[in-house]
Amino acid sequence: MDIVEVAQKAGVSTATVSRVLNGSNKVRESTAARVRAAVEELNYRPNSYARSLRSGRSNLFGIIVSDIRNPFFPDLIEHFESLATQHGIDVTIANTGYSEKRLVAAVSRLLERGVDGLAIFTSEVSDAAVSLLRPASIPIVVLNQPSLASDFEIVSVDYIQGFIEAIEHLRMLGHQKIGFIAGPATQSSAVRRRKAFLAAVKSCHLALRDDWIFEGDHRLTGGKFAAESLFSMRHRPTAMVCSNDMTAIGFLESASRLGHKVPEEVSLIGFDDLFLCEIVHPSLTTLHLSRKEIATRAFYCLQSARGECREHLPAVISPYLVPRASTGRVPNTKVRKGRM
Amino acid sequence: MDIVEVAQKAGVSTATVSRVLNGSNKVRESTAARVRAAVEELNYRPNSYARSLRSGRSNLFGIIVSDIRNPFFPDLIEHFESLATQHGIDVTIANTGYSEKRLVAAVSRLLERGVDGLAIFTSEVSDAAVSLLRPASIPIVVLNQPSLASDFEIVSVDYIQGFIEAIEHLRMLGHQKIGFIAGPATQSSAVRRRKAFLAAVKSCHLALRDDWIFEGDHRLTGGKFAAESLFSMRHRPTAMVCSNDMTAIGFLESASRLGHKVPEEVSLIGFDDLFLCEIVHPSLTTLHLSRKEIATRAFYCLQSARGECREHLPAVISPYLVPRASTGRVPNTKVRKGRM
DNA sequence: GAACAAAATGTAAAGCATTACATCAATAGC
DNA sequence: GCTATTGATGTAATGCTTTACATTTTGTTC
Repeated sequence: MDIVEVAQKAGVSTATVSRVLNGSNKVRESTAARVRAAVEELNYRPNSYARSLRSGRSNLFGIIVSDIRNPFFPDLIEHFESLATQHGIDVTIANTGYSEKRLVAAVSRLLERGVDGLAIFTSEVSDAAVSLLRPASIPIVVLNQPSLASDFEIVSVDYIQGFIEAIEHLRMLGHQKIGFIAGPATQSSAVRRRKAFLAAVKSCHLALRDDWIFEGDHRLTGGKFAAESLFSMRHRPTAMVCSNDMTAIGFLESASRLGHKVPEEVSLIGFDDLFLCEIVHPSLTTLHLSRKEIATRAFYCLQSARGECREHLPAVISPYLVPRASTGRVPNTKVRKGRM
Repeated sequence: MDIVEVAQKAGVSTATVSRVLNGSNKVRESTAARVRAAVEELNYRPNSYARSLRSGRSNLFGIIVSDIRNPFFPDLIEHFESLATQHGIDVTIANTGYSEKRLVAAVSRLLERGVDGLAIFTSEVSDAAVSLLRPASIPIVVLNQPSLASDFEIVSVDYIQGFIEAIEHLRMLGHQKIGFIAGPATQSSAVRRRKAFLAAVKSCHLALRDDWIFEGDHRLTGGKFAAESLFSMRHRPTAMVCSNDMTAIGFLESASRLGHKVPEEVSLIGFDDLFLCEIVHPSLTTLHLSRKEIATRAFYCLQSARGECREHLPAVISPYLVPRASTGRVPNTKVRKGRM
């Protein structure tokens, strides 16, 4: 059941069949109809390997993520896959588990597989990976690695802008003492968020004590530990901003276990806006980072680069604040009243 | 930079290069070393399309899921992908969003792409999909569709056993009046769970009132509505079993909003054991359904079928109870005491 | 060292669709 | 009615690797 059979059945040459199947306009409608009928009747499906071998195109995109269990990524994947499907493109996926070794392996595998485009959504792209990627002749888009802008397409998040919004929101509620729970220093996306927070603080002319910055791990645990430390301090911030939602949720849990109330005693803001934010108590005020937007920009970067219309638009995504129940007016403790 | 160049550089024929690359043992070690050196030096990567075209193998598995945003599926995907990677196989993914139209489209796309194996983890496999799948000459594994056992490999979950464990657990705590929140009747996996619950109730010789079965949707909303109905009833069950965790979490949220306490007033059991169970308050007692086990069985089904050693082992996964804080001793209300 | 078996390597066909180029038919212009 | 031009279709080369089969080399045995 190859193209030859179809051609015979339709009484045309294989070239014509191919043209019909690939939508070339250089074929008479009556002939095309005959070919389509033959295709239908024989239930012919072109061999995708032969097709790719000859045409040099696979219609397959690769997508690499740090951690598919982190609800952020399934969202990203879903939008990307859905868009790809609409354009007749399949998606193959690789998960690195934050391991740079696995990243390199994934890149190498996907390039060898011959994907037509590659989207890399990991917190870090190591040099080893870059040197594998650079010579590749396919479009590549990378999330949040501005330093690679000269080599690849970049989609990035304006963290500073996001944190500024968070800080303004807290200020409106009267907060002046704002702390931060960072992510792991080993993860470059976390480092980037931390720096952005500091920059935002600066641009808001806010005082920030060093001991109001807590080290977390972007998981529940980090938030839990931070809460324990915080509530054992004498001079506490009245509001905490977190590097991501998981951290904030861990904080929330620990706080409630320790008998402290959010937002009555301390306001809390997360980052990402996972669906979890609406499930937890109190629901979590957070910075919404649109996965749909990221996926869309990334996808079209690849598509347009494939279409050879390489425009180097820097794609910047702006997070925005979603106020929920975990932020409230600054607590007017007796002590402070007395001092005022 | 094709195989011919490598062959020339190594002073051998392309056949030998191919043999070295594919791990045939019929080649002298010294020759193999020379070939490997040439490959290294030229940084040669075999063209995967030519390879697949000729060998008829793609080393690509397809995986279809109902809803990648449901945390159950990323877990499944992660394990499957990790296993596949270990075996040098790539994975391409399709998400149906519970739509049978999209399922058919996905099956058709993946078959056309030429995957070497296909794992279908959707709540339902429609007839249209089956008729597409049946003539396919690749191994196919399907989750929880026992009726398709004659056509495909099946991995299934012993829901009845799971619910029996849940009921026994509740009985140990003194519960006799146990209700159920079902999933959507349109989703065959939900229907299966509901039937299994009824069977478990029967096998435990438990009385079950019709109005203790609530209709849900496998999302938060369903649980919320169920909670509202439940707490407005005069004769309530003292414990609720849910068709999945999301439902239970919705229930929890609504209950707490209405000022009712879990497990003091009503005990609650979920199903699946998503990581959310540990985040919510109170933490959710649930039936653990091992994604790792499902993924592993499914993967090896495909692998062994590829290796032509088709043994038709029915793979059955047993969920097991994970007791947490949402279940407790039956409330001894005054009314009941008086009546005793 | 001859004869034979086994191992290593080479030759060339096959796998299937795409596409540059060639050819043929039809329409248009004069 | 004849050439020029456009449109439709056919011919055959091409992409790159795998592998059945053929051939050569190596090793063993007597």
